[in-house]
Amino acid sequence: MSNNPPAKAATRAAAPVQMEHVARLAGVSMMTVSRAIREPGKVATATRERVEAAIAKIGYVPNLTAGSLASNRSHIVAAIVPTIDNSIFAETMRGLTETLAAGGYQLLLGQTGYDEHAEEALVAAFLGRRVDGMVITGVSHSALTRQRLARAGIPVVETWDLTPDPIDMVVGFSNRDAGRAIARYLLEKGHRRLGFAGGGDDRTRSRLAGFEAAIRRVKGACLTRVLMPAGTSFRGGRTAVGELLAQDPKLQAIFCSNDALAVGALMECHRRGIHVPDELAIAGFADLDIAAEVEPALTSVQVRSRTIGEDAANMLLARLRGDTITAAVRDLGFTVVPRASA
Amino acid sequence: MSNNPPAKAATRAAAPVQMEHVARLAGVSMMTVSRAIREPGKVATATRERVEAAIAKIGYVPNLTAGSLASNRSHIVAAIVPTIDNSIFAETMRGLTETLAAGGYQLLLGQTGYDEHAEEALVAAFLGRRVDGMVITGVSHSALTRQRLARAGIPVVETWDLTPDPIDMVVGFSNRDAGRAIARYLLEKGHRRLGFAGGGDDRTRSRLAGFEAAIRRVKGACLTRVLMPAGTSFRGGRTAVGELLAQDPKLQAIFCSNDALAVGALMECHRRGIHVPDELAIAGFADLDIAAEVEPALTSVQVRSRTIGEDAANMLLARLRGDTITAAVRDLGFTVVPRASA
DNA sequence: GCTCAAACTGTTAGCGCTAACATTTCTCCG
DNA sequence: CGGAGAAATGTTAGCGCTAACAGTTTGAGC
Repeated sequence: MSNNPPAKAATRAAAPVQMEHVARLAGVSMMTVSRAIREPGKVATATRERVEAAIAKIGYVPNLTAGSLASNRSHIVAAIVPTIDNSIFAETMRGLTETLAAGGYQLLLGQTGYDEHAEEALVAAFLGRRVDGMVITGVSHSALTRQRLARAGIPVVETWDLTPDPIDMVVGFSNRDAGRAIARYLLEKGHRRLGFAGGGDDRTRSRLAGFEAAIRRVKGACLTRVLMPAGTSFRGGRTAVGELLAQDPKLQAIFCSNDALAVGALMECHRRGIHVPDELAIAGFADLDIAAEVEPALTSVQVRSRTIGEDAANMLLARLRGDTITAAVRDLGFTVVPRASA
Repeated sequence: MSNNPPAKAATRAAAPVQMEHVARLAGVSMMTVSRAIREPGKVATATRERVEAAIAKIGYVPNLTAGSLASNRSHIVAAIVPTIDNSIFAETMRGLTETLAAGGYQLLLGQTGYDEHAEEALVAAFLGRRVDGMVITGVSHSALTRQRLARAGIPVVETWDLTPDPIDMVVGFSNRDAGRAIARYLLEKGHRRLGFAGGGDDRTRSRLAGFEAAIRRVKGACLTRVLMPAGTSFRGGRTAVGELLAQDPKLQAIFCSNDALAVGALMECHRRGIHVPDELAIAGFADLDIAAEVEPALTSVQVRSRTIGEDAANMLLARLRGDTITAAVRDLGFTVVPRASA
């Protein structure tokens, strides 16, 4: 199964092709070539066609780096997410990418792995590239990161949470309210001995805070928690069930801070012969594709993941066009989706 | 749940800070500042400290765009994947990102959505940014894409498949052999009426070709296929079970071209009361996290997803350092992982 | 035909940084 | 202590493109 012939050298590039060559071939100035590429409407049709023919003939690829330097516009927007493993953010990134692309911008994606230092380093690197805008997950960042972003003079959108005091703009929903809502849902179903499983990231903590707050208001209700490293997935859900039941064998319902954990929990119950939802109810968060497809289907909190990305892109684009009408805080809300599991 | 105050203007950037200001403050030339940043070893300790102090004091962030233009090195590598929704590629991207970062390079990620035109556009855009290298999924690309990449004069790594004739380099495994291997596995278990479900992308077709080839060599074995749009996920797996059983009610085993489909298929069987593996065996592909966690655990074909990314990065880095020793074709193989589902 | 504005095209002067080479300042040892 | 070579720093000349403005052509209206 192995086969490793020696490398051939990459075919060397032909002599570099520059705008000047196109200009010469088309019999126009460089400026006209530049315009024909970026603002075709401002060039006479005949001229434009000559330029296009010349470009095609010699295979010219504009050097966007040089263009960025000259125009002070990179046409790049950077996004920072904890991880793309997590389908949670994948939809947001898709909405972001597509909306930005339609506006002529490209996305530069960075992953922090839920590490604040990595986030700091990414912000610095992106600012160095002179990105035109930045999208960042969450509203909790180091002081340095906040300061750098605020001073960069570019539009910044925080996502997946809310704050009255964004660095610049924010689009998301209240994780605290979402936690509260799912607690109320479970309490209304009559459950009193509740469990929580989630990673240690900031948004999970907010959900837990809301979850806990709602439970405290109900007499006789109690909460058992399991916190695990941020970014934990299916396997974490399985171990969480064990730990929660060890702490409270009479547990009636579990809220998992994301659907991957919830699916893991579901599978563990299946393995242990615990019936869901009769013996133990399970609710997830984010309403991923998989939530509706598992058996029993997973009760979850739907958040408008894709819309977060689209709106973030539109807020940025509006700012980049010079509009100032955009609302700085955009609350997209959430919906508890009742299914069979809780 | 809504709350939309008007936007405040982004805090305007202070007067732009350039290298010249740092140089003046530190009492050295710009060149020394440049060196202090990029090659600290080549600057006297005392000087370096003065420069660093000046940088910190005025909050200088080097303009990497200008640096790229001057040095003709962007320190960016671009990667093109069909989608990041799919955890299949997420691990590869993680390996790639981390290995590149260690080598001082940053990753620019593009998604094609399994669309060849999108791929073409991305390649053009990335070449325009003068990326230093490119990683691309699969070995099947439009003639234009191949030509552009070959002419770009940068190292290129194709991934997730093999070919004796890469554009430049390739790291992956034989999808055909993998299809063949899983067919043999199922045949050895005594199954004769086999089904295949998969999306319409190129690598899936290779797996199917291998799967089919192995089946044809066994007397009495037969194959039923369902092809769906590329990128189909859990839900697709569920519908596939229905379609396959409609075509062959006596089906004994199904090979799904990825684990998401297989999990969907598993859930559908659960729903229909079909026992897995006794009544119907199910095998997946890629051995995602979830494969080991579902009940019954999923038999799958493990591919070294993360290693693909790491090796691609290392091949690029070697080339970028000027080494020519790297093998152009790197076969990482695969392993059939037997679990409870088949 | 002439005028004047609109439409188009060209010229000049950098964008902020680094490669390449030039110069100055150490360092070490006979 | 002088001189050669190494180490440190500086100078010059762009990288490839676009903003801003200057010039030229075109054509509508009279």
